[in-house]
Amino acid sequence: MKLDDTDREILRMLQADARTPFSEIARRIDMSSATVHDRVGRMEEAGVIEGYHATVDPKAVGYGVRALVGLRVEQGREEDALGRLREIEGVRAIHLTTGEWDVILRVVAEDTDSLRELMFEGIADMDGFSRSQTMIVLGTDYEADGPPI
Amino acid sequence: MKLDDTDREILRMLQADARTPFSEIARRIDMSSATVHDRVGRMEEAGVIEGYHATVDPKAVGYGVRALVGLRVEQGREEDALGRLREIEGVRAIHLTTGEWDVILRVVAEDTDSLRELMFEGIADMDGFSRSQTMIVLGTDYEADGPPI
DNA sequence: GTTGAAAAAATATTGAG
DNA sequence: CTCAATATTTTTTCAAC
Repeated sequence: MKLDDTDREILRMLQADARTPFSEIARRIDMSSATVHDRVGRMEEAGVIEGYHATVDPKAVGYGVRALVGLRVEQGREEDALGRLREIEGVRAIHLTTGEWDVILRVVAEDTDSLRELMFEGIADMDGFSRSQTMIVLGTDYEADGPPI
Repeated sequence: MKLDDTDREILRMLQADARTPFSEIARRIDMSSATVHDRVGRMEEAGVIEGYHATVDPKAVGYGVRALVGLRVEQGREEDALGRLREIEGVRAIHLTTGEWDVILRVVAEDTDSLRELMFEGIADMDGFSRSQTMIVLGTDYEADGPPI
């Protein structure tokens, strides 16, 4: 789908705040809210807008620790290994990467104890991985909600 | 703020779809929508709900490449170095971590050429960093929208 | 594609238990 | 904290340009 500048402006506003009323968006881009409605619908349809999500503070729901976990996967075990990772609740993202690691996970855990459990009873111990490294996130200096628009 | 199971259910629904009508949430948890409204308001107030965001497909807005970038920061240059990273549009997250790297960035770029530019004219070349490694994301096998609730 | 206006639906507010 | 009822606002639809 081809996006024009108006579409991008709408995306930018909805990315910043998914609850911005169409009427407010319409006012800012000087068009009718029916047009905004129409464009948003088409962008949803086309998959440009993948969804709308509330951002929840992980600490508030009991997850105090974030980490990135680098993994080396043994040859030929990829599918099986990834499938099992996906079943683990604390595993929030599974990226296949170039460089030092085959896979990098983004994980959350309640505390360092439960992270240790996740790693040493959950992941590092799994068949199919030959090496792992846990990089605990001490803090996040900056985090944007999506791509620049 | 202390959350009960009802709050968590509401959070789960809004995390999955921020546009779920309060009336629909109310129906599912068997309460009035005024109650849902009230609880959501309090969770927003308390910062449990940090915001509502449309998830935009990066490819659709021209960002075909994602990468994780590990950086080593020279002693005493932390603040300055991080400040400059924050100014770079393609840098979407800046995590301070334990382990092999002091900082891990999540970056997006239009293509591999522009990623190279970002790295070799933007970041690797910056004062304050002694070492870097770029891990290009070949694919994302799984990605959740927030913490498990 | 866009519009204004009407209809439908949702959210915000109020007052009381 | 929860509710029902009401007021307000937003979303959605649609005939027309």
